[in-house]
This record gives sequence, structure tokens and C-alpha cells, in this order.
Amino acid sequence: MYKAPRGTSDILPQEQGYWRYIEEKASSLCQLYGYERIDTPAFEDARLFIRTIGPGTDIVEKETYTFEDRGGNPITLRPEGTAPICRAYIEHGMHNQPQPVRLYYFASIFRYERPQKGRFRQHQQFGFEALGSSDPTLDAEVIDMSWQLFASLGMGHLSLLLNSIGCKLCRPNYLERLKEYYSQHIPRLCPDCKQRLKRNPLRLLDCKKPSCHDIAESAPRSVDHLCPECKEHFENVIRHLSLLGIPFEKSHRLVRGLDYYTRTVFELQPRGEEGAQTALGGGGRYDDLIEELGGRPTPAIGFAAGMDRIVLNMKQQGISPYPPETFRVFVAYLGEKAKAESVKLTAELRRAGIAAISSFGDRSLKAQLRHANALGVPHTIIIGEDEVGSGTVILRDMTKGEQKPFKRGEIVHVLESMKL
RNA sequence: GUGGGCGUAGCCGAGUGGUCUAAGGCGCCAGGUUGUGGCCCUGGAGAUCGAGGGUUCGAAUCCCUCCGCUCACCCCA
Repeated sequence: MYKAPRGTSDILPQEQGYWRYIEEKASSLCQLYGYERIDTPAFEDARLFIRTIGPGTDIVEKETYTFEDRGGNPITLRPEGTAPICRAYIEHGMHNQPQPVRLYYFASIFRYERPQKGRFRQHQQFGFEALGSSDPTLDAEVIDMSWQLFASLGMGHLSLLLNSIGCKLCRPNYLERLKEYYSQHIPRLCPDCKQRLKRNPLRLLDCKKPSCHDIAESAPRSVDHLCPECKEHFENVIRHLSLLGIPFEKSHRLVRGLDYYTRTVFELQPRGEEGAQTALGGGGRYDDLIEELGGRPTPAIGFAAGMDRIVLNMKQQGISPYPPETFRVFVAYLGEKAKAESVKLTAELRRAGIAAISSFGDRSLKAQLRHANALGVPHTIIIGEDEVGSGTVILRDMTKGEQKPFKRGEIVHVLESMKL
């Protein structure tokens, strides 16, 4: 028996409503804010991600699907959405467009991880990016959008966490202070944190172990070590968010996993759910990324949300999506002549834009109606030998349980005018 | 990569060494008079009890190995 590969899953028809709901709300939000859709390939040159995400990060070290194609080219399945967009920005000379360039996307993301609740090897992300400006109003715009996204989905009880981790000028200094501080507490650190101290000191701050909690709480804070420019930038972001009435919480322990983030970082998560894979979305500035990829120095900021996690959360909160799409008319028949007529009528209905399917096989009318009922169609057309003879069809209203004959030539029009 | 929990028909699930050639429910198929659904009744199909090995006179039930699922850690959406 074949099964979907580990960490992947089928989105079955009855689940599709959730996804369509999110896609529609997200797209119209982006439209409202002046963002345009972009789609990039599911795979890229492997080097694009190694350079941008950071050679020391877990994503690159052990979580990418990387292989050589038949031409010997190093390929990586997209493990995140921002780097490909920066690549496209550079490749298509978007710096010649009015800045900032506002883009959004829906993308499959691939990471070779051990699956658990809300974490998969293939998942869907929705994200948006504003490239080409460092204005703090843009930070506020993107954060506002991400907040409105969840509002428009009807999802409440969220926390918006906000922090600034400085730029390439002030962060090294801060990291030194952080390492100094942590070096004094090495014996009390968990094994993971001992590793982090060497490899990725920023991540020390968001260790989930209770034993490391106090140490992280009283650690030096990045916001206290920002250079004057970053400090002013952060203050302006905060001022604009307050202006917009966005209820953020400053979180000095919020750091993001990807190396390219600068200055503003933020994350949205359900309130009171510490520990598990709860971040529904997050983002931040990446002012050096485009330059690192060979473009001109171009500051930018973006956000991405995990659609699988949103679906999970909608279910938890009891938010019902759209009902599954279905057809409107089932055409039942009795006898060979009626069968031919049924196939013909079904085609006519479809040409007229009325979703319909014909019955099949040679089953009793009882069986056919039972089938129609199980499918939940509002209307069934019944064609028997008598109807073929008299040039009529029977239209049965499945919810009322009433039926009436109509002339064969008029039935399509009758259904058209009934527009449910 | 590490640790915990779990694996009985499409789904839920009883069963803890013999009465299991495996209960029940949902779903599916058919029938309950001649061409009519939803409720009800009856019948049917569908399970190598995750796989392999072992213990035993006898294993879905005990042991071992493997595989898978799941939750948590690492990390991330």
C-alpha cells in the first residue's frame, strides 16, 4: 500500500473550504493594501538558500531537500518564501519600478523535519513583502496587514510580539554582550543552550526550558543596545503601530530563526499557548538580503503565515469555512432511451452553466434517488420511459420532497431562472 | 537526530492466551411490491488483527526486531 510520504498529507475535498476561505481572505486583504501576487518556482538553485538562510542554521544544515538534477545542477526545494522573491526582484530589475514593490504569494514550503502537530515536511505558506524602503511606516503597514489578516479570518485571542534585533552595525556589539553574560551562567544552561552559545547566541533567548527561563529574562536586551538609527527606527515603528491601534507586546526574547533578519521582527501566536508549534505567522526586516544576493542595497520587510496552522487553529476555534462546492442537479433515468436523454440533458445543463451529473449504471430509481440524497443535491431530474414518450422530464425538489413535470425543451431555462 | 504514547475493515471501536473462521456503530451496496430519496427494518460486501520472528498444545491478546502514525524536544509557519 502506498501512503503519502511522511510529513505530507492530502487535502481532501471536505477540507478544501478552509483553504479556499484563507486564500480568498488573504488575497483580498493584499489587494486592499496594494500588493500584487507573484509565484516563484517550487525549487531554486541550492546556493540561493545556503547563502541567505545562513550556513549554520538547521534549515540549511539538515532540513532542506537538496539534490542534483540530471544536468548536475544543485537544486533545493524551496524551504522558505523570501529569498526566491528577492531573487525575482533582482532578476527582473524591479528596482526600476516605483519603490517599494509590494508583493504577495502562496507557496508550498519543503523542510525535511520530524513531523508533529502543526509541523510538516510540506506545508503551505502565505506571505507578503514590501521591498525597497526602510521607512518605519512600512514596518507598521506589514504588521498591520498581518494583524488584519487574522482579524478578517475571524480568529481572536492572538498576541502580536514585537522586537528589534538591530542591524549589522549594532548587532555584533550586542551579541558580544550577550555572550559575555551567558558565559557566566554556562553551568546552569541546558545542553541545547550550551550549543547555542557557540553557534547562534541569539537563539539562547527563546529557549523553552524553564531552567533557562530566568537566565534569558535577565539577559541583556537587544533594544538597549541599538545604534541611534535603529533605535529611532524602532521607536517610529512603535509610534505608528500605536497610531493604527495595533495591540502589540514588546518581547525582548523574540528572535527569529533565519539569519537574514535585521531591525524589526514580529510574530503572531495564540494567547496562552506556550511551548508547542504555535506561531501562526511571523516576519521582519531583511535590509541586507537583496544586496547579499547581488542586488543593490535594498531594505525590505515581509511576513509569512503557515496556512496549515491557520486551518488547525480555525478548527480549534470552531470557525467554519465555506461549505464544499458541489453540483446542483442530479439526472436520474429509467431505461435505455431515457439514459441517452439523461446524458444529453446533463450536457445541456453544463453548457448553460448549471453544474450537473448524470446517474450511471442501471440501478433502480430508488437507488438513484438514495444516491442523489447522499450527495446532497438540491434538485433531481427524473426521466423515465413515459417522459421520453411525452417529451417531458420530472423536476424533483430534494429538500421539499415535491416534484413537477416540465416540458423537455423548457427544463434548462427553468433551472437557469431558479438561480439558487 | 532524541524521548514518550499508539497501531483491530474506508472511519470510529469492543476484545488483555482457547468460546475470535474477530462484536458493535458510521459509511458503502442491495431489498422491504409494478418508476421515487431522507426515518425505520432486513440482508450483503469489506480485516492476511501494521510486518517479520519467537514463546505456547493454542496468540489480535505474551516477548523481540522492524515499519508506520502521533505528541514533545531541536528548529520553525
